[in-house]
Amino acid sequence: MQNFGGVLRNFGASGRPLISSRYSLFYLRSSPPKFRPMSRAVTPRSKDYARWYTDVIQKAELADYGPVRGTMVIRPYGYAIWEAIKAAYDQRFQATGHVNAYFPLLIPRSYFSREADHVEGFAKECAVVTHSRLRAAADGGVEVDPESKLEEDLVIRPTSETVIWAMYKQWITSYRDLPILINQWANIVRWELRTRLFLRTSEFLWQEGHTAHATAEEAREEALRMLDIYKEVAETEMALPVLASPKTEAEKFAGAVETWSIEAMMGDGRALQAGTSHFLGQNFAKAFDVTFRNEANEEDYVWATSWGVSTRLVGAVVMTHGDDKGLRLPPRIAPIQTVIVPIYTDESKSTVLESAGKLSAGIEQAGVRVKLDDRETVTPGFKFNDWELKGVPLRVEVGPRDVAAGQAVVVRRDIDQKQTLPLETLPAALPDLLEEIQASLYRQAEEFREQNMRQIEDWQEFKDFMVKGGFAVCGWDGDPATETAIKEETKATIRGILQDEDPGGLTCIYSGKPARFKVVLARAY
RNA sequence: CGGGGCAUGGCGCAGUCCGGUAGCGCGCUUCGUUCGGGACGAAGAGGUCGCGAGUUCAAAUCUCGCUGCCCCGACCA
Repeated sequence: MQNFGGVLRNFGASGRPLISSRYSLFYLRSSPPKFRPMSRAVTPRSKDYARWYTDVIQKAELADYGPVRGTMVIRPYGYAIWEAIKAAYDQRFQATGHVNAYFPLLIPRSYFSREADHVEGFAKECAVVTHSRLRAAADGGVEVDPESKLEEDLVIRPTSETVIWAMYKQWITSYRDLPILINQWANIVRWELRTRLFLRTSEFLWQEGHTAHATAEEAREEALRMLDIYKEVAETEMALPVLASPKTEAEKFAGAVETWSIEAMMGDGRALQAGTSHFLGQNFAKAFDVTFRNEANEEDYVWATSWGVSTRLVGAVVMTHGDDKGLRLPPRIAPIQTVIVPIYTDESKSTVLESAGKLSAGIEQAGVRVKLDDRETVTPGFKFNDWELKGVPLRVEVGPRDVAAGQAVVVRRDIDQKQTLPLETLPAALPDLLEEIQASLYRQAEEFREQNMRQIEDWQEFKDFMVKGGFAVCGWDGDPATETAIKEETKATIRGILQDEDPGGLTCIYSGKPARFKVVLARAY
């Protein structure tokens, strides 16, 4: 079996602290049939999963639709989640020797003819700038000034390979210039027609790493190292169990020699590609004629990788952990980890607020991101629902009775469990509690995946399974025609290759021939 | 590109069949009472009914044209 550089090592093994398995039973529970005004509640997941997703994102104020079709506004709360994810990745990029840089948004059209392979994948969804001026129009608005037509059209980047490699050509002449380990945090535009907030929008934010190396081995190692980082951050920071595995020829990036991805299972059983890493071989170096002198004083093409994750990860968090009350955020990426809701009457107001204020300061001291919700215009009950919708991991309730007793009520969002803690020791208890929630969310997601992932060897069973949703582990004969046929008949695609040499005894799920690969199949977002 | 549907206050909708000058819920504003699971009362503000033309004494409502959006299919990945 081929060595995937430690990628498969982690397959199915969480390495996370276990917690009582009874918690997992709560994952699929439906919320109690309480009355809620329709305009405030989120559409139940079981009723309409797609609508539930949109409801949660809009009502939790993560994002809103932009004026141009397919664009989205990432609102402060949603952006804060992205910033937390971004920080987790950036820190690891830096720790592995990468540096950040920024390349231009606008790319000369001529750059795109240089390497047809990778352009092919994006050509049909590129926005192009053709003019540089507006002028007053008769109707009182403005119109494009035809006089300002550009000599060369400019393409708004759908990805930055072309500009970056054009620059690398200038920067690289010797093995002494290598490796180059550059990452860029940027926005890109792909003119999508069918869009969904965070998952697929015409413009989105991402990170693209582009590295150049002197040897194939070093580049390939780099691609796998970044894949490992993707997996590690997804699991430890976002509590998303992911499968890290190689892609098939049909599913890999057009310009790549090899592509790996991390795949997560959403709450409806569909797969979401949450990050990709590519070993590009010398394809880009050849397309852009980037050569260098190696230690033996020979001229050679540079070896390359690229890798990226995007704001799509925010959607993955929503669809993995959310429930009928709204979001459930893993503490490590939650903008607010604990919210304090004071409850008071006119007489008790000052004492309660004073107590809540002290508590807030104490919790902040303990290193927890805390917010005291002292809004006077809404009731405590409203606040409970509001913060549950927004997925805050812990809520602390402080009322007159609590203050009198020197205690407060702490409620976990992940399992809806209440406990009463003394005010003095409460702040110190929260960090551990938050870690427990982090682990609990991971466990719940992992158990859900285990329940909806299994080996299937019968075609009819496979078709039924795909309708229901889930990950199917199957044999595949390795024929691209088979892969296409499966897709056409079931909408399922091969998400990753688990084992790439004869997986003893397995037959191809479609053709019935002896299987050359063991793969994971699922419908994907 | 083909089929279907919808455009009415910030949001969600009724009213259109059978023309008579616009209403409901939520939200918003003010005041008061409330506050341990989405509070209540009272008083308010807010709409050229997608755009254009026609019929009529009178058009959200009927006729024609246009535009935009949504769903299904096709195409694409």
